[in-house]
Amino acid sequence: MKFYTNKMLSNSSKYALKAVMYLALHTEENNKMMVKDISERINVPKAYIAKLLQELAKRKIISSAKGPKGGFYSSPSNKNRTIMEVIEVIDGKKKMESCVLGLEDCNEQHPCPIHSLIGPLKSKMIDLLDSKTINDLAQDLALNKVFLPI
Amino acid sequence: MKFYTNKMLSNSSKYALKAVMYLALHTEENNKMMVKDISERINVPKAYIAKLLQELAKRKIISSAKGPKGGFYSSPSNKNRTIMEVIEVIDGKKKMESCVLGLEDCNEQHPCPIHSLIGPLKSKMIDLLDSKTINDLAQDLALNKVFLPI
DNA sequence: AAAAAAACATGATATTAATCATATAAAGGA
DNA sequence: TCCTTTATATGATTAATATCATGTTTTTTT
Repeated sequence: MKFYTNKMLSNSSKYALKAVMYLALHTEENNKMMVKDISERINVPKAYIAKLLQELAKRKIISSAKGPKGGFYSSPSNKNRTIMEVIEVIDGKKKMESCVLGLEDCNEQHPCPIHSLIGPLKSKMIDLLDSKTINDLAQDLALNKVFLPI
Repeated sequence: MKFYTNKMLSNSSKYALKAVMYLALHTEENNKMMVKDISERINVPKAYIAKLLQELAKRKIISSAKGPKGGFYSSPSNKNRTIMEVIEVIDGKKKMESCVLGLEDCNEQHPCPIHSLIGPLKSKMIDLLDSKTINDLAQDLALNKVFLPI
């Protein structure tokens, strides 16, 4: 058995986050980018990222325009969506919320051992992802505080 | 799309942890338990948990004995293994360690936005899982500080 | 209008993880 | 020693996720 990737997020939501970040940094309403180019820049297969971009656009995490000169872009209001919203659009809600052991009857008042151990940290993670907007991270990137090593 | 379980751990390692905890609480060398009974108690399909128990026994996370009066049990030295070791036996190493976005070139010195955001909390989680032994959690269970709502 | 360029919608295939099944080997009791 | 009991080894099947492919619709340009 060999696993080398962290599974807190699905591949799909990882790709989605990369694309969303990339668009937030490099596009705007009069500077759109086509699937083909996005795919190359963020290094994700075209057909795969296309599907995700469509879903993200439908849910207003990014914007899109059809036809010549069309493409995807990130509007100011798009950038106000949170990181958790990006994840939820792709992976669905509750994914990160349930008990780490998947136990139905585990909760704060009646916690399983693992819950008691890492529950508080998990809550903090969720709070962070809930409070940070795409724009927040884009700013960090613009200031070279972090990088997008695609 | 619908996902209701937290995927930080695979189903397999969740089941393994349940079994390990159960055995730590309810068995010892002269009080073994058969697959069939373990399966019923922790509510995991027999054939599935059997395979996991075999792997755990091979890697000395639990103990086993064949033949009549045989079964699985948890010895004192088994109980000194850490929670992370249980996870690693089943899910493989590094699973929890890599970048949340799965980016090759992301690290402490050159972090991606998400890494920078939740990396410290993830490190704390890993430290906890590394430092807690099966015995530690079994004690918490014995003292009714936590529960095993199987 | 008509043609071309793009996203949109839908579904097919491939890969991986989860689940199940069974034949083999070891241990203990008659 | 032989039969029963139990874990062990191995592999088959099913389900979920990831990946790819293609026809349809909308928009712009000529």
